[in-house]
Amino acid sequence: MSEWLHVLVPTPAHAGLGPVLTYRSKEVLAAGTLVRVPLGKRETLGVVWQSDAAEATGEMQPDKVRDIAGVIDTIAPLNDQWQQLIRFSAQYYQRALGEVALAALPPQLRELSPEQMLRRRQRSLRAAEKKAKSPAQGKVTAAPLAPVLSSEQSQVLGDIESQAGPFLLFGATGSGKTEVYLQCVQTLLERDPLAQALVMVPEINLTPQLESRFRERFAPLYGEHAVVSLHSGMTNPQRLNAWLAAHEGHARIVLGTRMAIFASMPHLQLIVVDEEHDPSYKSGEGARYSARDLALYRGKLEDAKVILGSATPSLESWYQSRPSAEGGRYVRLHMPSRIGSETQALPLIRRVDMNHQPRKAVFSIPLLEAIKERVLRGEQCMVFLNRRGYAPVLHCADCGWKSECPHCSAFRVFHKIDRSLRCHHCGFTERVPRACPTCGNLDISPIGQGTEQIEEHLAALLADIRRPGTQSPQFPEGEPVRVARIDADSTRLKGSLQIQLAAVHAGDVDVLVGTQMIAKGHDFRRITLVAAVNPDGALFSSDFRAPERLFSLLMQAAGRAGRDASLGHNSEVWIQTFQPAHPLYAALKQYDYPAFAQSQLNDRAQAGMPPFSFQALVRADARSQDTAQAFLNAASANAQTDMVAWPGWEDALQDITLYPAVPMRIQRVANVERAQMLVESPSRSALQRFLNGWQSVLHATRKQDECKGLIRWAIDVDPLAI
DNA sequence: AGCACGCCGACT
DNA sequence: GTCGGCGTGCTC
Repeated sequence: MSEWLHVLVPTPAHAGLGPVLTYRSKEVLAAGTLVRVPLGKRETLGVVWQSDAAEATGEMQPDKVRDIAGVIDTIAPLNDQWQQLIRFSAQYYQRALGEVALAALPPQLRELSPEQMLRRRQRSLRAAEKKAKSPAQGKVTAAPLAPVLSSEQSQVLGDIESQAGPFLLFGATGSGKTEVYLQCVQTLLERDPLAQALVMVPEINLTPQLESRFRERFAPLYGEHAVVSLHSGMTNPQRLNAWLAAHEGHARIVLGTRMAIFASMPHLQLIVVDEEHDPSYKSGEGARYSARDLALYRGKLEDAKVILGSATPSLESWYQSRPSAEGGRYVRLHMPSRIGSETQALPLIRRVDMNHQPRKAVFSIPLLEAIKERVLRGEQCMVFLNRRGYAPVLHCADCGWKSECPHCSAFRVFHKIDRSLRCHHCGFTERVPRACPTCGNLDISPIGQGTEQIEEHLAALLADIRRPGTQSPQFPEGEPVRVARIDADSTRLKGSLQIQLAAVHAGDVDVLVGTQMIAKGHDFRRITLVAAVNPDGALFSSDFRAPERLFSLLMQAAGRAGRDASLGHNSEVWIQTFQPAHPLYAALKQYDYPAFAQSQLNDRAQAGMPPFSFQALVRADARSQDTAQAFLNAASANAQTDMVAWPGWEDALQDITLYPAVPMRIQRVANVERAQMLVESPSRSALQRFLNGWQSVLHATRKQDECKGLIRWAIDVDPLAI
């Protein structure tokens, strides 16, 4: 007596293999059951699948069907909603079902045999029992006092309670969005003893503080194990444990980065996407999913409420939250005021016209004076520059040599700290040459500034300043000013970001220099001046989303200033710019996101860009740029010759625009040539239908002679950068 | 994607 | 003579 079973295995959508494989089993197994199956010479984890019509496999010759190797019966089958989320993700982002399903599971699950799994489960069960017996660990101490809500917060909570959503919580930095999330979760958990909530943040760096706030609030009520995190910084065993806790329903709250959207949560009733505009929610490889967009889909699927929160929403979400009479599908909730400061103005935004400053000045005279003044008063300043290293290029004035990377079409960045030239794209690093490598000239000089240089420069400019006495005994009155730098280089070691942040909080730092890392989320109470040294770059970028990102980044940076009400009354944000009259800065000065968004939306509508059209990008990597482009152009031509002939496809092709292949902005990385092709449509479903059919054409195109040398290709649906 | 097989260059 | 480069092919 043997049963036929459809199983997903971790294989990409390559030739030969169907989306679902067939195996034999002694017993019928429910869809969603985890199994071990033989695949070629190896054994792998698989998920039993209920194939729908599109996934149905053709007839198998019985002699080719192998037996499954085992059933992981210590883990309950993944539920229907999880399966449907996987099905949707694979379909929407044009990847193989098995690849998406297995990538959505904790990596350690793939490595453990059923026996190892059983032993593990027994061990953790015993540990849990022991914990339950010890009285000190017992739960339900006094409920922590939730802070008194502002009227805006109460209003918003009422709206979320009484309406179905999805919601776009448009709240200024410091307006208390996190407290709204906390109370939504609290209301939910109190009302339903099984309910689970998923709360997502864009970056790992932001999980510790969110976790501590949630833990502080909920661990006394529901126990330590009720709150778990899920992000790529965790070890594999930690991830497995957190995943299992969510899957079994013990974890009532899951906090995590984008990967958490795939967590198995049988009683999911609320999904929060904090800083929903953040590009980190879009995955850059494998299935290039948007965790924010999947959150909305999953919310509908599970009948869970979805809250997207941001002070500067993505234009997509902003557009979706227009009045429902105009077709908006999200409920827009507005919290304009900073907490505890209804009477207090937001930091004053000042633009410095760099056209009227000395030619090569990095710091304008008034900004430097303002920084000195703040430091002398014992206040902290933050200087923001989105470029790490000492200088982006090294240059020989004699022969024109520049520090190009031999493997990439990019310059290597000069890092003075270890006297290296580093390629930020492929990692290639060399010691800085003493003399120009082509002409021997000793006078090679850096061009442009990075955070290292700003740090050094500022320390020199402030060398004559002595700081006033502070509470910190380590740094008494009369000490030199302390300038610190936080960026990806200074925080390479695990835990060093937290250490450096603590130093800032403790008041051991007077001026903090950093990249966007310091603009996001961290709550620096004593910073009263924030300066963006050179933000103009994004104004001239060819990327149509660059202004949106710049506005958001500067708004977030501004949010770092004046969070302490006692100091906040005279905080300032300084923008050094050669374009002081640019509408982006004008809107920023007024903190007028709606006006900025409206003007951007007008531009986008005019140009037929998202959210008024839908896009996908096909990227190709090859030995030569010609091959990469030839593949893309051939695939495009094949679509227009072959697919039109398919019955019922003329209409679908009508709405599709295929642009010519172009080299990517950084054309060559690690000796691989890269090209891309934009596909656009006014209709999301037409684009979907086209990509679906095109998939087989792309596979076939690869086999053509002119595509020899192609390394790989991939589709990116709803790309963030073009 | 893995993992094998298979056919051509520099080394113990 | 082997070790090892990655091109091609297969996996229910």
